[in-house]
Amino acid sequence: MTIKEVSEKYDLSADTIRYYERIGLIPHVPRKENGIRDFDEAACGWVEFSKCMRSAGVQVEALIEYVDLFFKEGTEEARKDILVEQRARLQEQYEQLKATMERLDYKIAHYEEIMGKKCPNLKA
Amino acid sequence: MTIKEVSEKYDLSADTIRYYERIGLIPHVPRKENGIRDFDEAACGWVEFSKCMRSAGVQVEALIEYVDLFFKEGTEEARKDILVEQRARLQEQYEQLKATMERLDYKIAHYEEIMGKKCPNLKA
DNA sequence: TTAACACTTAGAGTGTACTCGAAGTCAAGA
DNA sequence: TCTTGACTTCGAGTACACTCTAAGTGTTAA
Repeated sequence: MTIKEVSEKYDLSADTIRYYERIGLIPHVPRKENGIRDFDEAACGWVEFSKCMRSAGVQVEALIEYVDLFFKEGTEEARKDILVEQRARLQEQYEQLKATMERLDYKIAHYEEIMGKKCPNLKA
Repeated sequence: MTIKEVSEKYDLSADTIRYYERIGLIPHVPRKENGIRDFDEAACGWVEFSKCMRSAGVQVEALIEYVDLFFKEGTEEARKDILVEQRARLQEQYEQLKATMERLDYKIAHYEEIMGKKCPNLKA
């Protein structure tokens, strides 16, 4: 698969994918003889994984570290630790998000109430 | 209240609070005769609100717009629209977060499993 | 065979949200 | 009185994560 196809498949710009490879957020992508990237299943998997993690807010730095460890033996525990730490971060974000959404709901309900009073004919 | 007290109360740097006021993310804070900020209850409320929204990921731009409208009459609907849009954004983040957390859980469980096999004596 | 277009690298530029530095004012304690 | 330290403004600097540009190569369709 070309970078363009991968870019469309996962809705990530080709620039971003190249950037991810350059900084080590995804491992080196195989090339054709002419040097053009030719994504195999593994490479696609990494793109998909990085997209999922990044769109939830996992830091680039943590992913680079994880990918780096992934190709070294005996690093299972260190890899797990990274995942556990990131999971805890997401949990915090989750709580914060839930609380803020509730607060927004409350405020929205308030606006709906006062608008209902001011424009009772909107419903007529 | 001084900016330092407010900063400690809400765990936001004084720099950030001044920045928020400067860009209009919180309304103008009352001053003493010597020009020093003297936060009243309303000002504290705005700080708390902005902290809550920002830490959930609500954009600075949207909050500035909201605060701006807040002091103009007849903008209730526009204000509500901002809140509704931001609420939808948070909902999306929420879904993404949930999915990624589940994925991390799965990966973490996998590491725990292989580590259990490799080091069965850890439990002994 | 030549134009159009996708690809390559390396490095510079951008947007968002702070964060810091400089220069100055003011109040309280040694 | 002098120093310490918190405050002020305003503009510059930083961190993070892209995003774009330049210069060049390779492939395909007219």
